[in-house]
Amino acid sequence: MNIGEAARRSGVTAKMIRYYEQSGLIPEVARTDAGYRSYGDDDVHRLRFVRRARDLGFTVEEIGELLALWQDDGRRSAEVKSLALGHIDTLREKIAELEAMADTLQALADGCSGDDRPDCPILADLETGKASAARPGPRRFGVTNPKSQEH
Amino acid sequence: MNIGEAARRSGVTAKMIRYYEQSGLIPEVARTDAGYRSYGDDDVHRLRFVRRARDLGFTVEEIGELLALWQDDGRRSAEVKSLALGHIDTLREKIAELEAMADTLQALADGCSGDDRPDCPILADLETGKASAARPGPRRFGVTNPKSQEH
DNA sequence: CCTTGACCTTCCCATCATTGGAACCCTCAT
DNA sequence: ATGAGGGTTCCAATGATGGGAAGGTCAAGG
Repeated sequence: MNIGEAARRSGVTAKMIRYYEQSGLIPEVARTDAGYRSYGDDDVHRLRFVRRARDLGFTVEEIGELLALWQDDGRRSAEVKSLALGHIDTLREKIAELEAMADTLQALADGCSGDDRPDCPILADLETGKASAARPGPRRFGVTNPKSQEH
Repeated sequence: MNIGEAARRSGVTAKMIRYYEQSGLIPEVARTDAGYRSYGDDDVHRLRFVRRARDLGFTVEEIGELLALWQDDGRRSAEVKSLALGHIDTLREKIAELEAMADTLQALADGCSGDDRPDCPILADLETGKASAARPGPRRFGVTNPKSQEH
């Protein structure tokens, strides 16, 4: 099947399939005479695996490791588990940061009249930065693609 | 004062100050004959405001709005509050997504022996994608800079 | 006066996953 | 043979940030 069909069946856009191939996450597939990529059911299977892992917030790099383990019949489940646990830690850290931010803001908003007057504890806090919130970690956090839900 | 001093006093790196200036978040400041940017206490004050807002997870665009309100004496606190509440919603959505991911993974990891055997419910789930978790939103989420804490 | 080192300037590149578009080629049905 | 709807590659942008190169500037000390 062509890339479009594989995209439809796997829930990974054709664009991303090419990107994953290019970045070495998935192998290059055979081409037709015309140069079209040709996918089989196994490829779609792998793509669904990738998509699911992305939905769970794994980075592409981590997915690479998961794929390798997936295809290694002699794997130790401990390896998979530790990958998962590590990722859970990352997620929980992010959650804690965001919660700290949300809580701080909520407290400030609660103290804000929210009417026509200009006085506002939110701005007052931003001005002084006294109440301290999250001490942010690394820097960014990928959360997957919205489009991929239609199916 | 020069940009380095302003950076030290505000907790915003010189790099980011230039970036904020270039992207229109903060005004261009005066230059010395040599072309050095020259900052006053007010500028540092504004930078601290920006930094604090970033720590709370506001995007640069939102910070622009906050800054405008901050400097508008005739503002209605309702506007500030609604900006904050909107941001809180965004944060809570992100949190919910991440929690869904973490919970799903945790459940899978709990069912994984984590020993030398290859059987692993985590991989099994990724394979089929049956248990469904977060249906991710937009795409990414910025969480601020770690360096900015030293000081 | 000249050197040194710390600072400043601009410009370009990389990150991460993803989307968008341009310019072009291929295939099938009408 | 024409057009719609695939496919292909390549290039650019996103957001916030860091890294670095190449070069100008400043103050202090020999």
